[in-house]
Amino acid sequence: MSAAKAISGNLFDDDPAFQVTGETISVLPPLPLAGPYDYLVPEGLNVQPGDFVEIPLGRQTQRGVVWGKARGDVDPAKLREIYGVLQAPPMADVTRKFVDWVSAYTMAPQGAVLRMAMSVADALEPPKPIFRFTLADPADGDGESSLRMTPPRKRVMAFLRDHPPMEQADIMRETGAGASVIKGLVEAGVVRRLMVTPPSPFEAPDLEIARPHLSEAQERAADMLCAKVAEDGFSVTLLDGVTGSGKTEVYFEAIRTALESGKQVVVLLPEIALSAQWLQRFRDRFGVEPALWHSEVGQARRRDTWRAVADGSAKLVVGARSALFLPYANLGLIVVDEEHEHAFKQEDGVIYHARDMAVARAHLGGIPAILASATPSLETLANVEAGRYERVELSERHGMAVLPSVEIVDIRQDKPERQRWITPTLKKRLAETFAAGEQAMLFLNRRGYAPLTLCRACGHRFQCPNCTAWLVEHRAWGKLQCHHCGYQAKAPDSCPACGAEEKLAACGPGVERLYEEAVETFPQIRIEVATSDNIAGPKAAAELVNRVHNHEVDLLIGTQILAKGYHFPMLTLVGVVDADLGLAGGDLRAAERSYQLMTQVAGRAGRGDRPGMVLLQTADPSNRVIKAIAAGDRDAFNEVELSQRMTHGMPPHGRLAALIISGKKENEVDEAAWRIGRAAPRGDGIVVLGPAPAPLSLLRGRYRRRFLIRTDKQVRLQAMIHDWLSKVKTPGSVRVQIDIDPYSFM
DNA sequence: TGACGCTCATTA
DNA sequence: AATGAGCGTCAA
Repeated sequence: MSAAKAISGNLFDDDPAFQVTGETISVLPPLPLAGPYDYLVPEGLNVQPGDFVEIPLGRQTQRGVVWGKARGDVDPAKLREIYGVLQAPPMADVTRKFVDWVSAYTMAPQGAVLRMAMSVADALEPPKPIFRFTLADPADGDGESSLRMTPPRKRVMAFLRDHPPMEQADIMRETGAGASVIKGLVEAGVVRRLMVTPPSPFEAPDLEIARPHLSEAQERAADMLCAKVAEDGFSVTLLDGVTGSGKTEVYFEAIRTALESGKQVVVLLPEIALSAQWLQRFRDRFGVEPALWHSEVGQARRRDTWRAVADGSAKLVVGARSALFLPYANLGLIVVDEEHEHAFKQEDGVIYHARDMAVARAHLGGIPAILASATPSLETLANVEAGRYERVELSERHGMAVLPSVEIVDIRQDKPERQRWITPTLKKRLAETFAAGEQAMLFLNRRGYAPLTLCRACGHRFQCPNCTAWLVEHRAWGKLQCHHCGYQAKAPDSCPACGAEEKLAACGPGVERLYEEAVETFPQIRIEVATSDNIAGPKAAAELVNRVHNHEVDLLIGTQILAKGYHFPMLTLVGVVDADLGLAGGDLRAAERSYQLMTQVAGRAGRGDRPGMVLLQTADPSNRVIKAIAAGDRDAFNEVELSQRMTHGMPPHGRLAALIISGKKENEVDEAAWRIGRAAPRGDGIVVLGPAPAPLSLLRGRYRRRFLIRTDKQVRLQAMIHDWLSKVKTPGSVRVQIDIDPYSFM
């Protein structure tokens, strides 16, 4: 039985309330339409909810999903007939409910959400048949005798005699014969062409591989997670384990349990592109490649993957946040690794947080979700406290590894030289580390050479023409670049404002500049820089990881891409060059983010049998974030942070939303923002702040104003915003974006 | 006068 | 998202 059949056989049997009678139905196209449109079903066509159909829309042909019964809110004379049903597994009931839920929650049009589930343009084309070739039955005739047997023909025939039916490309490769040789044999009738249905490109995971050796704590955690999966209902479990405690191996066991019952599993990872090590561990455990889903996956592969997910043959999907919206045939478990990561927040188009949507998806599907992190988000911890999520803890590092010791370096006491950023203490530790034949990492979350360039003659600062931001010097390419819109300009020799030459000064450090300093300080040391500029894809990341693993690098300098879950046994020293960076800015989550980032970076140290050390360079040693990291006291940090948020009614105690009003003409944006502000709702438990110029008031050439809406938990936030905005008419040139649960305050 | 660019409404 | 109508501008 094909997987597609399995779906249509059981999916709608439990939905007797809805019957399509061949009259009218509603269809949702993957366009930013508020809801589905009604269509007529032509006589004799059988259409089920979830079917992919082709429909006329305006003067174009569109594809959409049968959403349900007709809405009946349109003049029957306008109704048009659907063209037909596409040959693809229908979209599961849960997936459609999920699209509806996400649309209601994020306030994005239903069709815009559906678009994420139909993101592959040609996945709905009927699968291209593939052909294989085999020897014709000799009884069919005596073609062979009249055929002129050339050497290539002989080779092909001999090859086919010894092998099962083969594809043309394989035959050509194995025999060296050209396509025309095979074609000639087919025409002569001695070789037959067979049409076969393409096999799924994804192998079934190997469940016979023995469970790897787990520590006692890991065993206990794994058993608990497996029990949750076996229970087979909605649940959310936080897998809360310190860096290096082996969380991955633990949730692999839960995945195995889900696979055993024939269900599909999706693992969401931030920045999948950089997780070559993770994939290797995965391969070791399950013996196959998972279906990967992220922006770098090519067109053909995307198509195959989408179909394999939809027909249920791809059992294991590993991807970035968008993988959550694939049309799973039979999803049984969702794992969100590094659940605290802000990369799970999609910031444009449909604005959503993949971790939260994952929990909603699990709820709708009645399946378990696992959230894993060494530094769980406050939201998740609050859900644990409230009893909504369960928690499984791993408080020890796996094997011999112990958590690194953390030391604070006060840069006001322990001053680096002028225009230098490495303090004498850090320098000394680095030298000791290299002398011991160990590796070190310097963390500085700033790309480029210097974050600001100014003219010492006139004070001119280089600003982005499209954004309210300084241009960052990238000396490696001789360019100034805006990190918000990508604007680039050639680095000038003289000041464009006053014409002074050789007066341009780099202010502050970026990783390039830190590299320069490190090379001068340790000329004999092999140093490598890792930022998103030079580690672009999975390949580059894998190569770098290999070089570090093989100890071809002594010192690694980089930005937050180093905070990911890499495992370098010989890395024993981590220097956080500017621990204060990211603490300023007044952002709701600045402290939390800094705490998480630094804890993760610190977690890179001492993962083997050698103890690790972390140095935090700061100008503010009494800061509570710095102190909490130094003390390794996560509970204390969270307690302070939670109580602060409580007193301000901030999440997770209250709810937050943002409106971003943007447009190309500043006066239009101001006018629209003012009108929206006038209509702002008032009431118990509702606070509306704004309109304020967004911190980046000019971004990508658009002027921006923002409102921040803070409400009590019980306020129906979406309904309130909907009412509010429906009262105000804004011109089409001004865009109003709604960000429920905002993370970025730019 | 037609070509072009822009905004805005419509698509069932 | 794609399309077309409506409107204003501009150079010939």
